[in-house]
Amino acid sequence: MSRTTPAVPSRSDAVRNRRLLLDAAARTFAERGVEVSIGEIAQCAGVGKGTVFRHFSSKADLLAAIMLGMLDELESAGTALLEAGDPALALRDFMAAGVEIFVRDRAFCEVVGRPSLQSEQVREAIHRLRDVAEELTARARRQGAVRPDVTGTDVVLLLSGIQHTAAPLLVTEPEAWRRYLELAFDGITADTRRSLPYPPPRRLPLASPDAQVDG
Amino acid sequence: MSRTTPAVPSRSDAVRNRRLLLDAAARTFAERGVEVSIGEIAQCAGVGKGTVFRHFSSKADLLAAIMLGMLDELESAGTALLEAGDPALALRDFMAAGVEIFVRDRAFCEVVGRPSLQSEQVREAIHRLRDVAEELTARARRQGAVRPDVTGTDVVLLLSGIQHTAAPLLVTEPEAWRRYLELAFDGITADTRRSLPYPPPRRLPLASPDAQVDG
Amino acid sequence: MSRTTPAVPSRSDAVRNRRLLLDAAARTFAERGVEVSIGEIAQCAGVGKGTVFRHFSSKADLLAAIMLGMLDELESAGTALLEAGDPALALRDFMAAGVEIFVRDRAFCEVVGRPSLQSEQVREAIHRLRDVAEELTARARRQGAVRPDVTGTDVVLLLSGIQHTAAPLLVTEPEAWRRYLELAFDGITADTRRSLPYPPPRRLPLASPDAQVDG
Amino acid sequence: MSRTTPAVPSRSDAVRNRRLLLDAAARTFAERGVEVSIGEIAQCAGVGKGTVFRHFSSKADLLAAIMLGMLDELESAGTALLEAGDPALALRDFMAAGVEIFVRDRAFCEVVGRPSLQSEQVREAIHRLRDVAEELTARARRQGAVRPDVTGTDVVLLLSGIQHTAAPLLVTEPEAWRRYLELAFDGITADTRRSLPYPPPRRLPLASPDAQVDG
DNA sequence: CATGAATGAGAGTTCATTCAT
DNA sequence: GATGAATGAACTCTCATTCAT
Repeated sequence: MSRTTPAVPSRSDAVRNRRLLLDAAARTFAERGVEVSIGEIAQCAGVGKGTVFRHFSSKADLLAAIMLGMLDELESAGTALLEAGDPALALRDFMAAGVEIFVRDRAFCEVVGRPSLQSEQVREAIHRLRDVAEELTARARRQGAVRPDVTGTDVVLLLSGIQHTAAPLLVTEPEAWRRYLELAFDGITADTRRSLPYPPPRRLPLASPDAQVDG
Repeated sequence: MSRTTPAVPSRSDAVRNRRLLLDAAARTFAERGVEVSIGEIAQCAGVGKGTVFRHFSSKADLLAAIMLGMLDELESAGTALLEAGDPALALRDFMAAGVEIFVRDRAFCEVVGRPSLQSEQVREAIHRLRDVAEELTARARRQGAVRPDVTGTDVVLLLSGIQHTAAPLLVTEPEAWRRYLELAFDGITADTRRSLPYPPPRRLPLASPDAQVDG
Repeated sequence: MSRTTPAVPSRSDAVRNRRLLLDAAARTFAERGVEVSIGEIAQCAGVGKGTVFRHFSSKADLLAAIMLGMLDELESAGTALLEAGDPALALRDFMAAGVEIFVRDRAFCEVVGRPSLQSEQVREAIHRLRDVAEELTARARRQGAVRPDVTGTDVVLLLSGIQHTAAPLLVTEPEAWRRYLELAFDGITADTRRSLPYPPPRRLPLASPDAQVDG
Repeated sequence: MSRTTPAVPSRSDAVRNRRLLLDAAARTFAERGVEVSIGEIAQCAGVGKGTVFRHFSSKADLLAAIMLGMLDELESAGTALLEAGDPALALRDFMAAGVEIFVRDRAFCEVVGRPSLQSEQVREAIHRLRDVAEELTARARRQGAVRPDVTGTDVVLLLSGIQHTAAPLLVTEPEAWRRYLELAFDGITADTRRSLPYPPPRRLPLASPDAQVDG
């Protein structure tokens, strides 16, 4: 996919530029989607176009780096919530944190939906996130707070689904996702004898034979 | 945006090519999203690039034609279900029909989710769809089968959300959306005194400051 | 240049269509230049695009046919004026007739200026026109009404020059060319001992190695 | 029409390429008219197609840059001639300079003659040129060296007319325009009581309802 | 290291011309 | 004979990526 993105640089200006770039890219992708050009991102970060490619060996790599940041952030939040007293509340807080991150970044969702854009690292981060979600869900499940056949994979998938449900409203009502989070949470905590009509997903398939991203 | 897309042609070869084109475009957009090039669609339909532009005066027009077909299909399904005996079941069937269309078609989701891709006609069709959804929801609501504060707009938004929830699984488990439809349905029919923490969306905002699709 | 444009057809509807086309093309070229598309001309003539190519085997041929019509018209006018009583007046009337024809048709000038657009037939017609102009000029010269070293070729060239001088004004002042015709005529009839600083053109070179017109 | 064409660059290679490009474009436009493609110009300059668009944000901008250069050159020549001792000679020299530029450049004529090709900047430059021509003409007029009703606008229009008169000859006789300049000059300096049969142009109409040039 | 100039593949779109109906 | 559908080369312009400065 890409040569290999250089690791985090050591020189202080390089570190600063990397930060600048990630922020600018996140903001720009968030506002306008994955189609914004590298040139715009560079300009928005106040650096030259070449600098983008020094730090990230392709547009796909830049996207992956942003994804990674967000996934890590959410994973940390989830890990912290494992310590929380109320498992059901912890699960709900985790989902709220996740949707909020997704909502902040429109590109995130586009990328999660497109396996072709994902790097190996992103896939690994998603799997780690799924593991944390599984632990949180298991705790709540054990308490009887969620349906017995709801899994951590379900929870992760729902994050993206909730964001997409609310997406068209977010321009005018940035908090509207809370409505759909509640609906979804009521769905997974519904006191119902019926189990769901389709079995829980076994795997979270993220690889794909699609063509490369080109821009 | 477009000069004016010629109406359905009368000559038999033209009719055939138009059909070929719509099918190829629907399939290609469905599989790979709105970014597929006109050239690929043409090739896939076995016609020359120019023929695409004879039938649809721009890429946006072609996309709109396909969207309109699907939206109309779903609207019809909804209208038919207004006659059904069981309002709750009718609503669920409508949602199933909707998600199934979304699932079939990746471009559909992109267009519905991205105002910048929408033509006026598409917006109108979405609004008509929302109206049908509202009627179906109202019937179920009157019966006490769904929460009092759930609206037709919620239902339409959920269609896309459910599809996105299941999206990563669809490659390996094409029916997985049924699981999340059930979850969502349980969410909107949950017997809960709490009303949702965020008020129902007033409007379905589909206009956008973005530039129109160009290619 | 072109296969061979079919001669004037015999069937009455074909004759009518040919007339319709020539008129529409002349009018359209005149108004908007040689860049108008064949499709527009066809539409403007109320016939199909195919019909244009039945009558004229290429766009260049259509242009040539129009040119020929105008050149013939002017040649006839010139021939008639050979009989006029006042040679100077006859020459001036000839020039007025010529400029008026040029002014009527913007494309005419573009074509006359671009040897690549000219067919053999057009070149021949221009040479015939030059011969008539030469006769008219010779008569006036013999009377002492024009400078001794002014030739028929000069006169023909001036027609196009006068038209171009006035061109930018013609939209708002369609008769403005009369001003520049007068200036030019005063120039060639000026009572001056000096002969012109550059000898009269020997030939009217109209062939060219330029690329073909394509449209 | 154009985003904004970047100013003259500072890096030496860019400066060189910009020069190469302007020269190639000027030469190519001059020889073959405004219809030459950007691709050809790029090839002719020995650079990639993209480089053209880096330096000039559209074809129209490139054309405008070249036109502006020539118009400024001529305006400067005119301004310098305002200091000349002999007003009539100065006017003639100005016209000679102008025709020479026109003769060198076929695109120049097309642009000046076709309002649809003009940018605002070009129109302004033409108006400045007209003002200089008016001063030169006024000086000559005050001396009685030119007809009382000949204006600077006439002079500017004549530049193009003279070029077009000589155009067909220029391939074989590149200096032939001097003949027609003399004729025209004798026309505007003719010692005649008659005023011209059509009043002087009030304005130099350069705006147009036509679409802008696109390529 | 940072820069932004250069590149060229590829996008959407137009249109003269051909040819099946 | 007339039509207009099909074609595909050509055009302008964009942008990820490379590389000289």
